[in-house]
Parts: sequence; structure tokens; C-alpha cells
Amino acid sequence: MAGGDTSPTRAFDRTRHDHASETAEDYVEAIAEIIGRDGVCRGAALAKLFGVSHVTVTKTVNRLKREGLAVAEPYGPIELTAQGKRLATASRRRHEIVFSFLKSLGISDAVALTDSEGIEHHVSAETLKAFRRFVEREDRGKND
Amino acid sequence: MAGGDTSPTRAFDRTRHDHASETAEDYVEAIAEIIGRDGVCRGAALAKLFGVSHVTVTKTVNRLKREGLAVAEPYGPIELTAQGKRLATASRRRHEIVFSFLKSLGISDAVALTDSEGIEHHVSAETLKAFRRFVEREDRGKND
DNA sequence: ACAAAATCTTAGCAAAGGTTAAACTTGTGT
DNA sequence: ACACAAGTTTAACCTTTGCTAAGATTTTGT
Repeated sequence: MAGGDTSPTRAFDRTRHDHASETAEDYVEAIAEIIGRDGVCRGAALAKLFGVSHVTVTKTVNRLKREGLAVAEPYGPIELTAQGKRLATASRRRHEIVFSFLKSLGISDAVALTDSEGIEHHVSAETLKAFRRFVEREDRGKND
Repeated sequence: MAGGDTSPTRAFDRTRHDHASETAEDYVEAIAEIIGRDGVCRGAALAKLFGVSHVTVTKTVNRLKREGLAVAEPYGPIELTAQGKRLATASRRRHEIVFSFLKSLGISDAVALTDSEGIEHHVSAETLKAFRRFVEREDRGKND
């Protein structure tokens, strides 16, 4: 795994920036979901969902605004930009594929939910495709 | 996660601590591997492996020392404590299972390597067991 | 209308992990 | 012996993500 002496070791590129991107994805995904469910998304709802203080939410949402993913007027509800919506949709799609895949493997609902949230940020396009195909094959297998 | 018996420190912070545990696991796993390959582990080897500066390595290794996972004398090579070795073994086992699983799914070596690095920290015991069983079943299938 | 409740912002702190620059230690070659 | 290269540490700083405390705003109930 360490790759001998002079390996590029691209596997370990998960830096601070990558971690920040994961948080951004989790947030936009959650914002989209809350808006779809409640009509609007308030910071308090995110704080409750993620189990963090509302102050942390404010700061993270400020970062999303800075990065052009979200918009919100002072004391107003949080909304997504077109870019934010795109990211949210892509994240949710990936999340759903990972979740379905774990379910196909026989994992329980609760664990599949938890694990898929952790895994979704670390699956490449190739792996995601393999997951999707596996789910499709399993689904066809059931239709006997 | 990293201790159990010798962790008298604050039990509050959550997500930040989870992330720190992942880094600790990556480090002890890498240290064990480098020692196994080269006989000793120097900070420079870790810096090269993870693609970060040696200063970052020094600081992270200091944290491992503080947490009782690693030991090193000034300007000396890095070694693992019994606790560090245990964590390294468990991490490597989990890593190998995830890697084999992705390979069984038909993922290419390079991508399986990268993805397994990211995924290994997010699979529960239940999912890991399912991965292992899948690999075993696939291996048996090949022996026809 | 107005106080209370809910929500949001600002200020200030900590830990983890990242950086560069500069100083220190160790090992090697001539 | 001594200089130089390689490796390590320290200092100073940044960002992300977490916290509490305290202040500001909006909503709600009477």
C-alpha cells in the first residue's frame, strides 16, 4: 500500500480541502432535503440534523455562501444557488446508490444509512458504477 | 475509538474527534507498514507517503505520542506502542477487507487502492462482515 | 403593544491539520 | 576534522470545525 520508494501515493490525497468539500456536500444535501420537506431551511434545522450548535451551522453556511453554493439574507432562511443545487443533486444520487448497494448486500437499514453517509464521499466514479450495476443485477435476480 | 482504558481526556467533541481518529489510524497503519518494509520508520518516509510536509508529520506524530500510540526519541525513528500496534493491525485488517472487496467487485487496482483508503474508516462491523463474506463467496466461485 | 421565545450573529477560544522559514542534530564523505 | 546533506524540531501563522457567552432580530402569544 505504501508503494515502494518513489510512489506518488495518490491514495492519500484527502487533505483539509477534501474534508471541507465533504462538509459542503453534506450541508447542501441536507439543505435541499429540508427545503423539500419543510418548504424552507432554517439554520436551527441543520443544527438539529447534524447535532452541532447553531453557531457552527452559521459559520459553515457562511463558508457555503462564500463559495457560491448557498445564499441567505440576514436572519433569513437558507437557500441554494444553482451550483449548490447541482452539488446537492449529485450528492444525493451518489448517496442513494451507496445506500441501495449496502441494502443489496443485506445490510440493515439503520447501518446502511449510517455507513452510506460516511462512504459516499469516498467512492470514485468507477466504484459507484460497479455499485449501481450490482444493485441492478440483484434487483433483476429477485424478479424470478 | 483509539483507547478505551487510557483516555482520561475530554469526552465532548465529536466530529472533530472522529476525523482525528481517522488520521491516527492512517498514521499507525503506515508506520507499521514502513517498519515492516524498511526496518525503521522515519518522519520523512511518512511525509513522502502522505504527501505532506515533514513539519505536519512531526506535529501529527506528537499527537500520537500524546495519545500513547507511538514513541520516538528526539531525532530518532518512530515506533509504535502495544496500543499503537493493535490499532495498526485492526486498521490494516479492515483496509485489506475493503480492498479485497472492491477487487472482487471488479474495480481496478489503482482505484480500489484509493477508494479503500477513504472507505475503510466508515464501514461498520456489520458492513465489514458482509464485505468479507462476499469476498469469500467470490473466491470459492472461482475455484471451479 | 410588548414581553417572551425562537432564531441568528458576533466575539473569543480550542484542537487538528496544513503551510513556510529558520534553527538544530545526525550521519556521511573527503 | 569538518563541511555538507539529510532529517528533525520549533516558531509563527492560516483554515476548518467545533464550543460557549452574549447581543441582535424576528416571531409569537397574550
